[in-house]
Amino acid sequence: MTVSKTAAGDAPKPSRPARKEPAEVSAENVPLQLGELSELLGYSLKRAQLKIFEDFLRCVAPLQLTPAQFSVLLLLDRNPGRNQTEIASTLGILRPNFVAMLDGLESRELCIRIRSTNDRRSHILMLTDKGRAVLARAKKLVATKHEARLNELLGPSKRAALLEMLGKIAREL
Amino acid sequence: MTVSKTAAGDAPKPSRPARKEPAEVSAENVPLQLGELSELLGYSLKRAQLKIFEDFLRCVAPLQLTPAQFSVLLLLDRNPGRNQTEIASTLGILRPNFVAMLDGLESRELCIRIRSTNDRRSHILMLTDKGRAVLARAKKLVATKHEARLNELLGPSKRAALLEMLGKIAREL
DNA sequence: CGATATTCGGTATGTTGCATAACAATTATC
DNA sequence: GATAATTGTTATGCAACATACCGAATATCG
Repeated sequence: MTVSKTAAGDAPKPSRPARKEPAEVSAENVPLQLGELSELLGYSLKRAQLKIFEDFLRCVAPLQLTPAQFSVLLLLDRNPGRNQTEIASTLGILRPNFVAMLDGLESRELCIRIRSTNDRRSHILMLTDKGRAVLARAKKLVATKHEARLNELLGPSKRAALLEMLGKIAREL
Repeated sequence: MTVSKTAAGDAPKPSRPARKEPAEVSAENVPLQLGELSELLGYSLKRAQLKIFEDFLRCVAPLQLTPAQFSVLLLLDRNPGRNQTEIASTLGILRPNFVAMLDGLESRELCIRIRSTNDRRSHILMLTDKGRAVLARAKKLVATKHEARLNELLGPSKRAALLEMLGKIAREL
């Protein structure tokens, strides 16, 4: 059987003149053939990435954090005393685009910019207490909801294998 | 050992007045710690996806095709006689955004819109001969350059496993 | 030392991808 | 035949991403 949606109420098609196409019965619900598309790594990669970001946003919604913001908080926590250029470049964010992002985080009092005394051009970035608290809660949500779901979907060993391959691609391609 | 980059030429730091920080020797080239970031699937996924799209664009540059355009051509080839809504929705493209995309492809004479006779609202999409030729050349470039590189990086079996996991995430998450 | 080049954060700006509302034409529904 | 739904389209807004440029501060080198 092909038709599964459109539910009950099937038109029984008792006696029809069939003006043009007899296959018109189920409204041509034939799904498209992906063809070579399902063999394209980039295609699956993009679609999977969108799904995962979507799920991330859902799981961490109570804290109003995007994946990018979460990654910044994580990096600030692990690397205190760094400036904007260092944080941005490690995340692949261009400095100009990082400004507005920091403005957002700083206006929510999750982090602060401190003018460095060694080099008065640069701003040292620091998590605030509130930032650390939000990060802790976010970590918990990500672990128990987001990553847990992926673990359940793939299994721990496959998930690890996936992570390793993605890292390899990101690093060595 | 932690430090592995920065290679040879280690400054032995013999006798330095060390005006401020003795660690200033190698210009503080200490790379940032990714921390939990490297365990975040979404993070690696995004970065890998960017790299792969980048490589795709490079490999198929002579034909001036983006991944999205390539996927449209592939889909049109496999599914002749479909309209814009069907093609767009299978690719996860919203109809309004699909218009400009088709304008681009049609202006390059890679495909054409044909007013359907059954339903004069919809446009049937068809590849032109030029479109089929470009698609054939693109397929070859993708196979011999892009996917070949990934095969060489991951190995065929791991590549297949990766593709399967990504598909599962895209479908079931 | 001082002139030049470089780096830092920041602004301005443009492009692209992605999402929603609305519309005319056409078709389906009742 | 009146109403609702669908198709392609336009307009529009937002977010991500990229480049050029600026002033301030620092580094480099003659």
